[in-house]
Amino acid sequence: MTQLSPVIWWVRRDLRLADNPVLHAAASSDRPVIALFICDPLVEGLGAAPKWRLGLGVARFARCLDDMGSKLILRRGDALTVLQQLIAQIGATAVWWGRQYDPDQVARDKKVKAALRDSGVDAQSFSGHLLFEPWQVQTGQGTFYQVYSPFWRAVKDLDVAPHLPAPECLRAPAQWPDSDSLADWGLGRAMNRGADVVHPHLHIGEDAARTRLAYFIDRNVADYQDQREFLDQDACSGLSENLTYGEISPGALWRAGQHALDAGKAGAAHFLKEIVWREFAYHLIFHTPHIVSRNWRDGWDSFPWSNDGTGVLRWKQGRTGIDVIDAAMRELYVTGRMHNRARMLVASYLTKHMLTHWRVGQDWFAQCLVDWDPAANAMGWQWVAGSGPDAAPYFRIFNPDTQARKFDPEGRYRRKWLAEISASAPETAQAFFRACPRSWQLSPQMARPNPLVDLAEGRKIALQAYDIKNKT
DNA sequence: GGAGATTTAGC
DNA sequence: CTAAATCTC
Repeated sequence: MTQLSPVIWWVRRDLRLADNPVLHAAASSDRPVIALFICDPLVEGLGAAPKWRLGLGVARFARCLDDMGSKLILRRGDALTVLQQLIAQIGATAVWWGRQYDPDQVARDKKVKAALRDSGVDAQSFSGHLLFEPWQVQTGQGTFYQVYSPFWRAVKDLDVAPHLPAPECLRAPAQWPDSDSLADWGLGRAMNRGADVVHPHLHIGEDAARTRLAYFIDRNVADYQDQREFLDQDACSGLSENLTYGEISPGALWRAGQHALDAGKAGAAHFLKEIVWREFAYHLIFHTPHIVSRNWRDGWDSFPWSNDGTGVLRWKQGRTGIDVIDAAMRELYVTGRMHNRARMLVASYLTKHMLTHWRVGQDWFAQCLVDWDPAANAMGWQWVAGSGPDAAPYFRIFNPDTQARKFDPEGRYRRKWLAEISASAPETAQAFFRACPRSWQLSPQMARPNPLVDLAEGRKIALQAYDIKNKT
């Protein structure tokens, strides 16, 4: 019996076996499957923490494929060139992949798909990263949604594709093509001193993601709506890290949330809404790709941002002098993550009180977040800055003190991450000084700086800047 | 074109 | 109480 020609599964941000449409199609085809991960310029261009974390995810996923008698082939270079070389080498006739939606990846994938199809290769993209394809959700007028609530109402009762089981095995090719060594790629190089500190906080891989989801559904989802706002509580799912690399599917979260809701866990309703916020971010990045680089509302182009390099450095270091802001920036550096509400607070402080362009914050998050997601990061920063999607009629400015009183009433979050405010700082807070660049010359014994900006003054300045924008 | 609504607010 | 724009139907 002659063997069918192999399918190349181009693995990207879908490092999972279960509920993966492209893998399911490849496995069901009865053809040999060659899973390929390409370190292309877009991977090379990732920020330090997400690039390092991606490498750890790829390593873990390669072991999963090994365990089922298959392999993950690693190649480096321009994606189309790598694919064409491999196609020629093994006589593949198909290249299939899971779709991505940010402008850089869309542009690359369009070019790859057109070129491969021109040469007679069966090039196909599959869903799997989202619950709903961005072009399938439309307003009554046939346009895309620009406000979250109507988007939510439009999707909340839609059917989500049923779960796809992980294949038990994959047909191997007659001969495995050669592969790079992951270590040679040096994906963790830019992490420097941070890697050892951040590593214990990670949950890498499909099994870890599933375990974490089960824990969240069991322990936290029932009170999610009430508890998620508190900064020191472990009340959130923590699954953004796995979602962004595709180590778990959004469908798995959706079904678990629905099931919990059916079982009477009321907080699950809010969990479903948060999953749809991720969908909404992808809806926006697909329909308005400029959201990653320019003001989403062009009326904001006249906003008088300031350019204070010293202030920005102190924001990055967690030395603004505002405890809750500084604690959050330290949490980011030590864990590679930050509580959702804290993200809003530090973003509001940077863009409003410090009048710094949202892109500066977006770039720093893209360097530091192990759960960095192109759509969520862009939407989040523009939402807080005011230049993004939000129909609210006023210029929203968070007061960090008020917020800390509400959401960290006993100061536990601030003491957990800010060494300089405790006589004997906890290990979590001291870890920052082992992780941060030596060139910053920081120590836990240093005095707290005076606030960079007085809170009332900062608010006034931001409101004046808003007036200037509106008059221009 | 009009009515009704709009994630997390601050003073 | 403020201030009051934009979206969706």
